Amino acid sequence: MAEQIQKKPSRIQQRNRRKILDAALDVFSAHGFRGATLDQIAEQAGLSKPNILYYFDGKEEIHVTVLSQLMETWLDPLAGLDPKGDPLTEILTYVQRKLEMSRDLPRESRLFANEILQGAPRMDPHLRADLKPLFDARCAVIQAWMDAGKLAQVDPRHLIFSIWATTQHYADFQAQIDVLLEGQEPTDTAAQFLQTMFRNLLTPGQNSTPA
Amino acid sequence: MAEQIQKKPSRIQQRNRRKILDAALDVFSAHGFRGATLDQIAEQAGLSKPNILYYFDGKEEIHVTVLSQLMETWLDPLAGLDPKGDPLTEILTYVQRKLEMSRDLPRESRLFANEILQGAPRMDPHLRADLKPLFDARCAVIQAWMDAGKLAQVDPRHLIFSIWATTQHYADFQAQIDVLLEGQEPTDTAAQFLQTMFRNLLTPGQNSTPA
DNA sequence: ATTATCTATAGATCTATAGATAATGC
DNA sequence: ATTATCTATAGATCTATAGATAATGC
Repeated sequence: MAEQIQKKPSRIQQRNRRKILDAALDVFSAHGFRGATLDQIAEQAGLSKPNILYYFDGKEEIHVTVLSQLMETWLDPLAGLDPKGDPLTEILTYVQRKLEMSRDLPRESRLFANEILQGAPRMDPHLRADLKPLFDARCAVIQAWMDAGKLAQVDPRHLIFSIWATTQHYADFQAQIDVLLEGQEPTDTAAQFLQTMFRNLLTPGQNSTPA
Repeated sequence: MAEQIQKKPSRIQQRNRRKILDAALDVFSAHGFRGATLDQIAEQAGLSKPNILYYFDGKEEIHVTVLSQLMETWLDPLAGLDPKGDPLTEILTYVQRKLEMSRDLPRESRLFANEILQGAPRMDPHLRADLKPLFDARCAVIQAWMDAGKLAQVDPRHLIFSIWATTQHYADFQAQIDVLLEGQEPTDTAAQFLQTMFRNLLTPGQNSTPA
């Protein structure tokens, strides 16, 4: 019923919306939805609070917008897994990309973790619409690889979960890792460790799965 | 300076404090510190809001109390790792225990994840005082096992991180997993998958670490 | 007497809006 | 004329306290 008129956004419009969304990513990822305040976002964005509500209808809309933008970025590496590539290489490359995303986009990782941890109240539809189909398709690809004897037989679903878990852990639990690795050589062995683990797991003929 | 008098707690005192802390675990783990309200905790505990503040000095104190209690529970499995046991069995048992904790104590897992995700503002001292020494000790034990040729050589620190990550993932990201496994057979293969992965990784002579 | 609980409300914090003013684009 | 920004503040939500009342333990 209201003003549904879509005008082409001005340059200022675009720039300020971007500034707000970037500030929101900062604040939401650090404090969660409820923990974040418009004041913090406004200060981070360098705009006044009412001005922020000139560009977005409210806190909720800002959060939803940040989350949907995140979804694309987040699915990208899994979508990039090539069914025609060499199976082991494809998966190890995927692991590597996910680990790099943890390093380069920790805010995004934490924002995602926050949302899922709270039960995915706002992201649930996105998960069903976007993630679920991709997940099923990729599971099928991996299963086909295993059936063709090109990868050791494991449950593809838990394989993907374990890749997500291990790589995202470095961003999501950074505060803990910082404490535990404090004063130690600034090792970059996470990548090496994960490559070894998943290579060992997936190299054909390795899994003498008992019982 | 104030009333530091410690009286022995009455039965009602004990019971109500327990009810409050249990309710707080529910609410804090589901919504985070800021997202939780005293109203929710009061309702969940079946007590009035002012009554809750009769037993605890404030929201902050409730949260801190819940977190410190959690710490003991949380460290227990790692503390239980026996330096004199069979290395591979010890670690695989540890993995199994951690996975069972994810199933049986998902609230605790999420409360912990929430706190670390926000940068561990209240837990940082506990991490340094309790977790860090235990972590270092266990890393040394595992390293000794590897040096004795009883386990394949990997970085013990990342081994522990990956065990935490993979097992806790099933509690912390349950909302996502529920969506992705919806309609599928209610598999209990997570345990089997993790056992296979870590057995393959750690069985001596397996790791042909390149480069 | 002491411990526990209730009603009522103060005071702080936060989201959001109203309405006026300044800046920008034809 | 339209778009963008500012000041001031309404209204909702939350934490916490004051002060009275009820329940419990000697």
